[in-house]
Amino acid sequence: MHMTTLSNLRQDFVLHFGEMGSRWGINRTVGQIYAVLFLADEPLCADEIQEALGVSRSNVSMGLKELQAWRLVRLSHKPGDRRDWFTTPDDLWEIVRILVEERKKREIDPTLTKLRELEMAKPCASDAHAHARIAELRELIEMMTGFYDEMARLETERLVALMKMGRKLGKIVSGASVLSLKKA
Amino acid sequence: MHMTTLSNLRQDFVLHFGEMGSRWGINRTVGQIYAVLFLADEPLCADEIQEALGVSRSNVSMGLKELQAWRLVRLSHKPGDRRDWFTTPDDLWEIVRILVEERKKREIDPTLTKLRELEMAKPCASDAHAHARIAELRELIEMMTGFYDEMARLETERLVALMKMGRKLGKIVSGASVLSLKKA
DNA sequence: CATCTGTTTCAGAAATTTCTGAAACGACAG
DNA sequence: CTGTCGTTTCAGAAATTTCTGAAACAGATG
Repeated sequence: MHMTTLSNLRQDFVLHFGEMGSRWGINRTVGQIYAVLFLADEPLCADEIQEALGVSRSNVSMGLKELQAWRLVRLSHKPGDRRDWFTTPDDLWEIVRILVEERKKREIDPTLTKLRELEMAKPCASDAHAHARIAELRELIEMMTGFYDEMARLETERLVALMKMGRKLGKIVSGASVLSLKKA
Repeated sequence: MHMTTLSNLRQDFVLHFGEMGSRWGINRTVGQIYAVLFLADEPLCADEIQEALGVSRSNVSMGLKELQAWRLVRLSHKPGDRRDWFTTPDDLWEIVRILVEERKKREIDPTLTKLRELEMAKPCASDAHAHARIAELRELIEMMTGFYDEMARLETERLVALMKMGRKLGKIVSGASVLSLKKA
């Protein structure tokens, strides 16, 4: 590990993202690559990332590929330069949206599909409880993903407004529906 | 792998949870143990789980320990029986709350702490952009965890009401605050 | 078409995580 | 105290994941 080009601040940040990587379902190098790009003032090319992290060129290449699969880094070019230049989106909310969506796709959707499939099968008598439990779980997940879909619809400004509502959130659903609030 | 005691339905479910385990940040066996318990009609002891999954006794023990650390399984006893009997909470919403809280603890909180720490350090001139980016990220995470805290406060019934609001969600924040809605 | 610059692939090496059987441990009963 | 029944720990084995260097590839240029 060289990291000759990184300031202490950046280095510390990058190392942290590397460590957290495994908890986040990506590996250390991928986490570090993302961190470097996240802090970068301007687009970086693969060689600069390699230099900053001191890992092999192919490792950088694979990491970038994975980050592109996650849609977490973008690719651009400079005139008269064949290299790929990488950036993370400037807008943090966009990053959050992508992250949640991708995680949903990988961690939730396959299970939802499987649960629906299992519910189709006619349960043998002894499976009554299991069958009910699966149905219950499917309903819960559907409710939560439905809620997510609604939130994802909102423009960022409204999403922020919603999130900043704080204690008012409880008020809204304090009766049974928002309608009762309207009348009050 | 024997799984002699599991019906096809359960087996299929268990296998799926095993495969998803790695994406969820737990390992295959832990995922399978959880799945077996989730579907079980009544508490199971470690031996029954071992029998159902065909893995080693110690592996079951470690898996159960990890699930207990996640607070995803509970322990009970029967009179005149020394064995530990395990269950998952009946209430799925409780499971969701625990899951989100534990994931926040493991995946978010350490980073929030680190970001705050990094912000303390006086940035050298060249770190202006990085410093700003870190601050921006910290603010975003604080807003989201604040929102989460507010949601977590709600009793389940109200949480469900909120999640079922569907398109109304957009309406609430369509002006600037809920107050404008109240007056309407 | 040979060369130069850059990216990607891939098979094996290295590192990490997971799993196992054996032994240690603990609590209780006789 | 000793034997039984159960859980836990742990060091090494097995499996999986990650990483590397070398080779293949791609496309522009002279």
